Amino acid sequence: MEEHHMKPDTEIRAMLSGHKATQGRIRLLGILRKASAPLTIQELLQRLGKNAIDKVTVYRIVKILQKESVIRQIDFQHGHAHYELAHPENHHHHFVCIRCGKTKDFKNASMENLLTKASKGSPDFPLVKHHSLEIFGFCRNCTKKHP
Amino acid sequence: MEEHHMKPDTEIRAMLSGHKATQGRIRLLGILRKASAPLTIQELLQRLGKNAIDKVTVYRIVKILQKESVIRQIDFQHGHAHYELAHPENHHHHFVCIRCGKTKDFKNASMENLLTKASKGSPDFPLVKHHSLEIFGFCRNCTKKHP
DNA sequence: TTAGCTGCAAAAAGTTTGCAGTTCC
DNA sequence: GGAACTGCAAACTTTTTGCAGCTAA
Repeated sequence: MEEHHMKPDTEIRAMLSGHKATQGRIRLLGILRKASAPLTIQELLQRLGKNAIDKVTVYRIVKILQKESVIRQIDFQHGHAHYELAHPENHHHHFVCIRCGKTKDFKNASMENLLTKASKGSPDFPLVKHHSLEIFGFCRNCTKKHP
Repeated sequence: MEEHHMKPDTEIRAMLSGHKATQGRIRLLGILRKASAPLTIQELLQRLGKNAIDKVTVYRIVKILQKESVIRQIDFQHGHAHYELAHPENHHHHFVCIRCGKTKDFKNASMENLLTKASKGSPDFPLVKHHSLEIFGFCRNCTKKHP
């Protein structure tokens, strides 16, 4: 009886598509999988436990996973990148509070349809890989406090 | 006969909404106005002419203009921010080539409608200020060269 | 065994801060 | 005149690079 439903080894290996399945990479993928919001490099390091993996290695793993389309980079305009698993079946976007930084997932079927169409590309950009959509504003708390 | 159609002084002052209309700010706004694509801080500095305005001042001007919603920040996932004038009447998004970095404006009326609706906000995010939408892929050139 | 991965040190790139002097209104 | 703005120096944060040693396949 496995308490933490772990992805089977083969699944992890598939995500790494040819790259070596090292301890660090497996743990990092596990952390992203459990995360409820996109994480920064710093947050990944914290969750990995200090001294567990070097910062540089995390940057390198993240770059590989991004190129393999396993994770996607997200910009909350906070001055550093965030990363989340790129589940195609659970694609979503984000609200971002300009004041307090809080974020929230955001899903919209019609939007998804349009973006899928846009994914067919245009004459100048025939091959679309992914997209990013963030909505910026004030969350409920910050709206109350703000004139 | 004015060759370069300059915004009248009053219009520039309006854009600065209360902040002082210094030479640097006026020139920076002029440059953004003429730009055909979102510019980085470095590109702004180049176009301003070396030694004309200090890098730090450009950062500060950009921050003010962004807060006043005169310009908007755009992330091409190139490791640094880009900025463009925020014309509400000419709102658009961008294609970004993952390989060569080329970008292209992208407009879609239906998308605009949906995003306008999303701008009404949600219970958790009642006040929406702006949004960002970028589509990443390969441009025609890079599609040809790439397997 | 060995190609690929990692850690460490160092550097590069991007952005922010403090303060003294200057400029716009 | 005075609040707002700017330049310069310095610091800070984020990300990249080089290289020697380690590890998964």
